[in-house]
Amino acid sequence: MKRPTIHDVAAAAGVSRGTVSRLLNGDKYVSPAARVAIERAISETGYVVNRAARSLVTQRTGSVVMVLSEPHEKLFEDPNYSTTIRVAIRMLAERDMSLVMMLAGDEGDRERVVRYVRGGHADGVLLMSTHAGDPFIDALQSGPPAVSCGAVIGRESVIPYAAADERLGGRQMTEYFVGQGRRRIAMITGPMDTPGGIQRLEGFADVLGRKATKKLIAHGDWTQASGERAMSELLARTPDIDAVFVASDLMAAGALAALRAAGRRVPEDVAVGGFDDSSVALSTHPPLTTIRQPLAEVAQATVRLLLTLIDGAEHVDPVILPTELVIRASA
Amino acid sequence: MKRPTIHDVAAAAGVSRGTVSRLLNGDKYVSPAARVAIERAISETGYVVNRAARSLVTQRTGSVVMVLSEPHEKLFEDPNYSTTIRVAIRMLAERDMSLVMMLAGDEGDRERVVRYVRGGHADGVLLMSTHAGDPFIDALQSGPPAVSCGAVIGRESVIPYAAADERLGGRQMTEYFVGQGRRRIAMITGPMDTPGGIQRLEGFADVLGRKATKKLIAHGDWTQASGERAMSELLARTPDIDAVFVASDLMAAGALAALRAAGRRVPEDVAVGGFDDSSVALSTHPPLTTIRQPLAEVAQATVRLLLTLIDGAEHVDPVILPTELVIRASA
DNA sequence: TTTCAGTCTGTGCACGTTCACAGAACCTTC
DNA sequence: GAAGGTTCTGTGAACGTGCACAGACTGAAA
Repeated sequence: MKRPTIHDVAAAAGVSRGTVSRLLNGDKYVSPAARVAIERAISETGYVVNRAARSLVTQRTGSVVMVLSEPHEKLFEDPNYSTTIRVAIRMLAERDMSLVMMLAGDEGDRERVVRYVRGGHADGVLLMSTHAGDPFIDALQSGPPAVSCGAVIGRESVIPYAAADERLGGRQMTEYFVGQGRRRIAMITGPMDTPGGIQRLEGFADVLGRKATKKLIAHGDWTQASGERAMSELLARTPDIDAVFVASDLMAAGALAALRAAGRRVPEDVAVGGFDDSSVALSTHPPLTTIRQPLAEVAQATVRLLLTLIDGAEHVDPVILPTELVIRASA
Repeated sequence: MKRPTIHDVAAAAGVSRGTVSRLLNGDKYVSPAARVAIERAISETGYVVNRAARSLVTQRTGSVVMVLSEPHEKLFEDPNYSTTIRVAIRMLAERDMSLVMMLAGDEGDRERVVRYVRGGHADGVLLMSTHAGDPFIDALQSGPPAVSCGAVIGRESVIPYAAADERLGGRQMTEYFVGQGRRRIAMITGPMDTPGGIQRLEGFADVLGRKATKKLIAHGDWTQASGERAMSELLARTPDIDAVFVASDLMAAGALAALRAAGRRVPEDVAVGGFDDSSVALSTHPPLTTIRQPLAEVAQATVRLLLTLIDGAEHVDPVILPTELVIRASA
C-alpha cells in the first residue's frame, strides 16, 4: 500500500495538483469550496507532503544542523546542551523544520560537517561551544547562514551569536564579595580558549583592577578534579584567601572539597562563588552561591537569529543577555 | 554558481551518469580507469550527492529520528541523553546517515512525530525514556522500525530495546548493605511508571524478601527536592533506619540533606546508596556509593538493534547489560 | 456591449538521482 | 569462427513536488 501523493489528494478532492499545492503552501487564490474539499481529502487519505520531492525543487531542506564542537572524550553533562536542543527543536517545529545533529570533534567529523552543509543538506547551521580559532568556521562561510550559541572568540565579527553576558556575571560575583568585605579574593577560571574562561575572568578583573594579581588566579578545565587541584594551588600560594570565585559550579564543587581538606570553613573562612546555577550547585554542602545564566533565553535568541538570516536578512546583531546573582549558603 | 550535479561529474570524467551512480553506490562493475577518472572529477568539482533526489527514488531518507519523551518542564540534566545522542550520531555517521531530533512532550508533539514518521521522513525511530502505556507507541507500529533506549514497560514484547539491568543494580546495592551488616534498609524509588522506578525496587525486594515492607519504601520523582522529602518521611515513619538505597544520585543528594538536618551521620548512622554514578555523586559530601550503568554500551546496543532492523531483519532480541557497584564514602 | 482587473484553476516542465534494461566489448571454449 | 559467458557502459523512465504560465470565470466600470 503506497503512500498517498499530492495527485491522490487532488483526485479525491476533484481538483488539480496545482490547487492542492497552493493550499499547502499558504497561497491565497484558493476558493473556499476547493479549500474544504482538499482539507477533507487530505485527512481522508492521510496525506503528508514528501519533503524530498519538495526540497528537490525548492532548493530548501527544511532542516537546520546543530554542530557540537566538543572533543569526544569530554562527555561532560552540559545543561546548556539539553536546553538549547529542546528550545531549538521547539522553535523549528513551529515552522515545520527539523533539527539534525552533527559532531565536530575531530578533523574527520569537521570535514563531514562541511561536506554536509556545502552539499546543501541544511538551510542553516547552529554552532555549539565552538572553540577559539576553530578553522572550520571559515569553511562554513560560503554556505548557508550560520550562528553560534555562545560567543566565538576572535570571530565575533564574522559569525553572529547570542550569549549570556559572562563578563557581567564575573563582575556581579566579585562585587558581591567586595560588598561583603572580603579582602583577598581569588579566582579559578575555565580554559582560556573559551568565552566562559576569558570573559568571566575579565569581569573579575573589572572589579578588582590591579588587585587581581596573577597569584590570585588559577586555571581549571571545567572538571571537578581541576577545580580541586586549582584550589589547592591557590591555598598553597596565598593562604590568606577569604573568597574564591570559581568559573563553574562543577569546579566549585571540587574547590569545596579542597577547602574542606585544608580545614577551611565555608563561608566563614572562605566564601565560594560558582557559575551556571546547575544542579550541582544545590547538591554541594553548603549549597553554592552562583551566577544564573539565562540559558533558555540565549537559546531562543540564537535560533531567532538563525531564522532571521534564513529568511533572507543580510545582517543581524549579536544578542547579549544579562546574568543574575543567586545567593545561597556558600557566600 | 550552482552546485555540481552527477551530470557535471559524469561530463568531467567522460563517462555517463549511470557509471558515476554505480561508483557512488559501491556497485561492482566499474572499470579501474573509469573509477580514477570519476574520483578525480568528484574532488575537482567538489561534488556531493543530493540526498533529496536520491531519497525521492530510493524511498529512503538516510536519517533516523530520536524522540525525546520528556514532558517539557522537566529539563533535568539526564546524562543518558547526551551520551546516547553522541553515540547515535557517531554510529549513524559511519553509514552516512543523520540523526534528527524530535520532542514528544504533549499531544501536539506526538502527533507531529507520528506524521513525520508516517510521512516516510525517517528510516527508523529511536525512542528515549518513553513512559509506561504511552499510546503513541501503537501509532508507530505500522511505520519504519522503532527501538527504545531503555525498556518500555508493558510493551517489552512489541518494541525492541536495549537497557541496563536495573533490577540487578537494585540487588547489587541491597546486597552490599546486607553484607555490611545493615539491618533496617529503606528505599527511595523513582516514579512507578518508569522502568528505573519499578525495576530498581524489584531488585531491592529480590534481596530483602518480606523484610521489604511498605514502611521502608518511599517514592520520589527523580528530583532532589523529592529525595529530601522522601527521606524525611522515612525517618519520621521508621527512625531506626541504618541504610537507604536511593534510586538516583540526584535524589540521594536530597536524602543526604535531610539526614544532615536530622543529625544523622553518613555513613556511620545511615549508609546511603545512589544510582547512576552521575557527576552529582562526586560533588556530594560524602561522595556517593552508587550503581554505574553502562550508558555508552546501552546506547550502542540500541542503535545497533535499530540498524539491524533497518537492514531488513524481521526480529531482534532485547539487550540487557549489567550494572556495576561503585563504592565511595557514603556507604 | 466591450474592456479590464481581479480571482481562481489546470498543465507542462524541471529538480537530481537510481534502477532496469539493452547492448558493447572482451575473454574463453568448443 | 561461432557461441556463450563475464564485465562494463549508456539511456530512458520514473520518484513527488513547486513554479511559471496560460487561460477561464466573475463582476464592475466605461
